[in-house]
Amino acid sequence: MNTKNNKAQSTRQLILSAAEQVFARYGFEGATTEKIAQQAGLPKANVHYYFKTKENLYRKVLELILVAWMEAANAFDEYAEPCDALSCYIESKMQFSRNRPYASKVWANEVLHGVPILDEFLKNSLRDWLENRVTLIKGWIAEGKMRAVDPTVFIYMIWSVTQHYADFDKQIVLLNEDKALTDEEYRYQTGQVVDLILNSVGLQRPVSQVR
Amino acid sequence: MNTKNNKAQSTRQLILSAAEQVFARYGFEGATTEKIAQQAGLPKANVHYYFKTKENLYRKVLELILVAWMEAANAFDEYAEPCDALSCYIESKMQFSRNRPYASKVWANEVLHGVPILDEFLKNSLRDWLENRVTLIKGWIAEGKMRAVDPTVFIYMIWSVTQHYADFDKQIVLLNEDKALTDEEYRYQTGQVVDLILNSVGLQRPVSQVR
DNA sequence: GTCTATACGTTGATAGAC
DNA sequence: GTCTATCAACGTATAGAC
Repeated sequence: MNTKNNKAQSTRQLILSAAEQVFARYGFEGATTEKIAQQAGLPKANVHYYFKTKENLYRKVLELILVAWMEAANAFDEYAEPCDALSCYIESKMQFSRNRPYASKVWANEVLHGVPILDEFLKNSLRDWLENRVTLIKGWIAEGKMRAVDPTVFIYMIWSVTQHYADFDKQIVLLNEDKALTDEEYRYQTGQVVDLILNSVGLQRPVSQVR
Repeated sequence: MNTKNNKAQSTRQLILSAAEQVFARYGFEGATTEKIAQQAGLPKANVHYYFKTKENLYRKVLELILVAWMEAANAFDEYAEPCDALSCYIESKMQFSRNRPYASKVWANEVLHGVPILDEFLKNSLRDWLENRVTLIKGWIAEGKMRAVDPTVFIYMIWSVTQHYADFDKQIVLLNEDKALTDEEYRYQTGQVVDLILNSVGLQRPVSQVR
């Protein structure tokens, strides 16, 4: 029974992973259970066997993405000083965009189309997360540790820039002479993003961390 | 014949406008000619009469969006000094996000799904536009008029933040206690965005323009 | 140019053999 | 649990009356 469960679990995982890619590439409507099955190397009946409906599968994919997104967001709280906390958070988000571009795109798609499925999540976890970080940033500003800016707008800037690297990756490649960014180039651009955002609130990266 | 043409033209326009909304809301695959027709208050056969195929209609919608996008981009060149040019450009992009949220979303969708239709545009107009602005910014840096940053990353930051206000508007509303941003709030956030981006390259808004 | 009716393909989902 | 065959619903596109 254990091995059976493992087999079943790994097939589920295979389908979820295939689904993430296909939903990212074609959107919810454009994705077909056939394409997802093909990507997973299975007949499409199996997809329905494991997840019943396409919408249910989509829901599960979104949930997993949100868990991963929240985990990456924890990087915000690893350091007490704004400079370190922000650097760490931005780098974490940039890594997420690099490692999980499909996840970011599925999420972008969902929001773009009006959050039809997951607004209750946004109304709870994400709203709370934002509220807490806003309070934290207001504290930093009150202590004179960073320039007085609107914390919400500031966080939107961090989100949008970092997610741009996943959601608009095709555009970035096309504007980069049709060449994908190398790891080296991505590290460099990550550094630039950190630098720009820190400076926007009057902070600077400790010299020791620049390279 | 003139009146006939006018009638036909206005019906075309009606369909194009309806299509922009529906493509933004449902994506290319999710949009149906039926929905578009309904939005325009016509039977769906008329949509095919005017545009033959759904893909052809989508192409026309995208082309119009790109024309509008490029027009908004001209704001970059209205002033010679970086501070004025950047303020003007950012405000222009923020206005575009406010006034044409559907346009921005259709574009985001297209890029998200890998630019299946319009990569030749990106390879030409947009690439040229970016290259010229990069050169311009490098000039400003060489003259010591702004901090030395990577111009491409800097422009990506401007694009992503400003477009975030259109593409993620539903998320912004949900995080704003479910209330749409008022004109006043939008003006304020626009000001914050300008302030953050200028500061990121060591510039400051002339006091006279702050309010 | 506008509309109704319809043909034809695709897709989500299930039945049922293995 | 896995696969093939199949159905019902839907969506693009067109034919043809007005």
